[in-house]
Amino acid sequence: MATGRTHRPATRSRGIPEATVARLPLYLRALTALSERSVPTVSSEELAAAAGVNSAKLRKDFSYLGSYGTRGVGYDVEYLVYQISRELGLTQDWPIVMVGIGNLGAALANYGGFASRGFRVAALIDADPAMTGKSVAGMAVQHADDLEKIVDENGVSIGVIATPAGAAQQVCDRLVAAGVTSILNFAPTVLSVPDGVDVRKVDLSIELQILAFHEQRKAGDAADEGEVPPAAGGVGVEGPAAKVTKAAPSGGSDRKGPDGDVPAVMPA
Amino acid sequence: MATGRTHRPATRSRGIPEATVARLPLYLRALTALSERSVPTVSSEELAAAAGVNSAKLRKDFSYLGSYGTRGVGYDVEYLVYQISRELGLTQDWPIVMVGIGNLGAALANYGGFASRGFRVAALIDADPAMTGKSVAGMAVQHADDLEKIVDENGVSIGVIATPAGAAQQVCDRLVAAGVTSILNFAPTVLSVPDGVDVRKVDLSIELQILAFHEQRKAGDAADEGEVPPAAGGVGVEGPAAKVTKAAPSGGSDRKGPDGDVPAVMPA
DNA sequence: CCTTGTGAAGGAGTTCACAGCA
DNA sequence: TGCTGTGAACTCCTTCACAAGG
Repeated sequence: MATGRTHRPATRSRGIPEATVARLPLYLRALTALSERSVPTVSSEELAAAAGVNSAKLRKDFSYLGSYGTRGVGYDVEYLVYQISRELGLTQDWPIVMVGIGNLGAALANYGGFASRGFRVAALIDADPAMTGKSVAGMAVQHADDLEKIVDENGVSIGVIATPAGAAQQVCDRLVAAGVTSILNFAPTVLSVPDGVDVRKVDLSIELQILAFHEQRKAGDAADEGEVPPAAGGVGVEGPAAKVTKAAPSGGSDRKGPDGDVPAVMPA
Repeated sequence: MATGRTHRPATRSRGIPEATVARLPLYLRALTALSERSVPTVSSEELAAAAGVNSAKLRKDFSYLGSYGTRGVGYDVEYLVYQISRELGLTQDWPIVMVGIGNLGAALANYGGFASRGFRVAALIDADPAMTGKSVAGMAVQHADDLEKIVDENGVSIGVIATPAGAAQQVCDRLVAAGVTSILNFAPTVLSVPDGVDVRKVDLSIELQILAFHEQRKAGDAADEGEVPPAAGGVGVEGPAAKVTKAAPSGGSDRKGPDGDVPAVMPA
């Protein structure tokens, strides 16, 4: 997950597990592709493959939405597209504001994936006066001074922060004060928000670090020994096959101290 | 999660849970900030607050790495920075290639968060001949024809895909064939890779859709009854009955039927 | 005392496997 | 017959609460 959660301590809300919600967009994308190819129905097996999950999980996910399938047949593509869209709230218009129009912000503004899902970029905001008035993705960048007014006039409830880390919390506070209740944060910093506000984060460097962790392990395994033949583990798409990743050499319980490692960067 | 998991279902590796690995970069960032302020030690409570998690979770996470703290005192900041860096494999150099230098790819190339964590952009690759030779983030963009050579000569094991969805799988296949074993995918598509290759994905539109889901719920709650001031009814907090959508209390299985919902903002 | 480290309890999410229905 | 929908088992993660130890 490149993303972060935030709210929902104890609520049950309506019962759809968070993990399921996170997969609905995936199903929707796969279904949309099928719809464009005019495929009328699809089985859980096929759809699961297209979405990169396993079929039992998919069926369980759909069961939280209701019984939208037909036994012996599968799911009606168009119907499911509609139901999932509705569940996700994509049948309505979501005006969003984007704050911080640097490299990343501009790239996001140009990203086409928004509009196609009911999201409409209502305004681009930047604190740099030099940016004000410039056209990015066909829109004039507005100055941060007008943030509150922009949020209010456009009825914005979702904000995207793509500012430098140092400015993120302040921007966040202003967005929240202006009425925004959902924030997508690209700045590499932890945002604190009051209850009732959702924050999700996307952090590129965190994703790479997680990959590096596994990459390092692979390298270590390979070097460590030649063992560990096919076991059970797969990568992305299904695959009951094997993954390598090695098992801990020791069962050692005394983990204290570095494992005889190079102290290298130890503090002064 | 904006991200996707991928491998390791059954392996125990060295025992560090995936959820913990995903948080290590967060701790590292917080620790780095403390280190820059020359703070010598930190308690689990303080560090947890800075990282946005709760302290019990943080202590449990650290317990998987070893006993690096001192009871009654806390953790030595510099020492922890080093241990986590080592655990994540950041004490070594990771050359990465970025494929697809469009708006997003260029923004990523300019992103400073990579270098600071041991990641080095070894090459920028694009399939468009018009891009070849152009300078982006101080590097000359190379043509996709040379992908294999580039990966091989630079010993690249991590690739970043920022191409359009249609080209992603093909690029992915070539990267993998060339020896890349970890991929960070920004293209809105599911990649299939052989066992042993890790894929993580970042999808902007998915993140927004998840926010929209919760946003929609909030709106429904508020409308349902007389608001909900900044009390305890907000978002995650309890919400007695779920007004929206059916809930089929009894073991009843007849959830069928489309929306038993409030039409609310339904489009035409 | 104060804070870590951790067994144990509690939840959440996933997978299994099969009953149920078209 | 074929595929959905789902109880139940299982695995993974989180939280609690307290013993251990500086």
